[in-house]
Amino acid sequence: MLNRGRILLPFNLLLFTIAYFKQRKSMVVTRFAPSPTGYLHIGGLRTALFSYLWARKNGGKFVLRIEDTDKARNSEEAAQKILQAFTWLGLSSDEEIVYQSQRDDIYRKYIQQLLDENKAYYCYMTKEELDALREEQQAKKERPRYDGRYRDFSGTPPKGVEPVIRIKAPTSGTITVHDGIKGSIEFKVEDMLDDFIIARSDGSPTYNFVVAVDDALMGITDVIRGDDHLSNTPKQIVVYNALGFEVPKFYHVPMIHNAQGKKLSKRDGATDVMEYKKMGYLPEALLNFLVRLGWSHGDQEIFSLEEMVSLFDPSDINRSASIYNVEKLDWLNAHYIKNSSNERIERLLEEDFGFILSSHDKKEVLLDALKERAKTLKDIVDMAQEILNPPSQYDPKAVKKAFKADAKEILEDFKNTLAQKESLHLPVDYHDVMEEVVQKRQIGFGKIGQPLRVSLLGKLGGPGLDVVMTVIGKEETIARIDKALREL
RNA sequence: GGCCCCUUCAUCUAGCGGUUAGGAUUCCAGGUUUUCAUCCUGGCCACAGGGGUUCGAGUCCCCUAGGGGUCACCA
Repeated sequence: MLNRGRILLPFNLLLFTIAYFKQRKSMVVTRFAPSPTGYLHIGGLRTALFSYLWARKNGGKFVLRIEDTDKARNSEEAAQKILQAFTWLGLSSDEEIVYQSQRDDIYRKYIQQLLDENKAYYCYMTKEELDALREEQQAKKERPRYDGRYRDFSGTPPKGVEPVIRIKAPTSGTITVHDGIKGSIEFKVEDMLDDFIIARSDGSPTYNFVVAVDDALMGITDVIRGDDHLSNTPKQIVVYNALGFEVPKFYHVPMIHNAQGKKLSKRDGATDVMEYKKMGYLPEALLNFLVRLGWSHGDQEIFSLEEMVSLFDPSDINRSASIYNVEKLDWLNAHYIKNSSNERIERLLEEDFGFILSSHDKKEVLLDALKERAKTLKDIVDMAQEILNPPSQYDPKAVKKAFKADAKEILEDFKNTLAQKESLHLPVDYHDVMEEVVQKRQIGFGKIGQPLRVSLLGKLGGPGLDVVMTVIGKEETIARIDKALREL
């Protein structure tokens, strides 16, 4: 035994080491990097979901980074709102959330490094001069670009100008973005790049610089983001190269468009993810809806989170933009509501809508019936209220249709029959009463159903009357019939 | 305008040289239901246009058209 143990130990260690390096090599780290200028919107959530799924599928990590460097536009409140949305959807960061506003020292250090290595330089051109240059170039129909006048400047800098810092970008050739969705895209340096600013005159670093630095330092291997960033990518590659960082894989996912075919914006109704919670959508419905926008797996429409994780691959993402259309979301939401437990629905109704059902002894009957017919949780609340509260008014059209000549007589009969019954507990018990009256009078079910429906609910349509009566009980049923008999 | 990306039913999409171009949502019809909804069955509806390549093209190439994105000391 001892001998075997001694031989096995190094062998195990070897296996372990191999497994470790194998895992390291294929370790996938993705990120979602919102700027907290408002709420989390649908498009952002989708790229976040894609990133999350890809990391999970590979046993890697998904990290959140808050890009809050623009102090004027960012707010702590907005950051919190975004985090709340993630919590609601059950997506979480695998590591501590990174706030760019707290990483100033890091950016300064790398800017200094580029300065020291002569890969970046101070530029003393004023904003006014820059604007003038731009206008001049545009007048000549040239592409506006910095002319590189301070690139190799060694004279005395002009007085009173706080310089910006520019990076020395390549002046010729091409930069190729290897995109996992769109394929390889070549950008010609001459019509894409100039020595762009990496630090403003107040010393603060700019977006394309910090993104590259952060992604590199956070060990991001796969950048999945909206394709509106595609033309930023060459710039970021310049930064990666200058700093000697390894360039990650990029996946630029097409935008989500509105019905007009334009980029989705606040004006397009509900783009705030948390609005969907307020409207009564289930997180899994929203996630399922979004994962199928631009991505598919054969003919499958319904995906649990586990299935998404195991089936998702960013290379299966479509190359074209998709139009945002909520019809399918309603269908999915209805599906997930139907398949949710009553306990969960009850809890959500209370938490999200303040609608408390816990004390109602027939809540199971009610929820069973309403789950079948609701598109949203809000629907359930509305329908439940229509049942629980006596009708405040009777729909005239329904009255006209339902209250034909003998309606009152039939209702009276039904009421009296019902009054004599004991131990009515289930819908079937009430159904039997209706059946009895129908048999006795030799009439169709509609003859009694229609006027009864109007009496109980004030309108036509709605759940089965046996269910309604079970929920409100015998006394209330009789009371509502009496009221209808009096008023109609 | 320069650069880049995109283009299959109304919408989301399958398709990876040979299919009656499939599924889903919506819509319509029928069935189920006392009613409405659900559910079931069926139906309508698409390869942007034009050239090539090929025995054969939604699939490959080119052009045109249309749409979108991006061009800051914003992110």
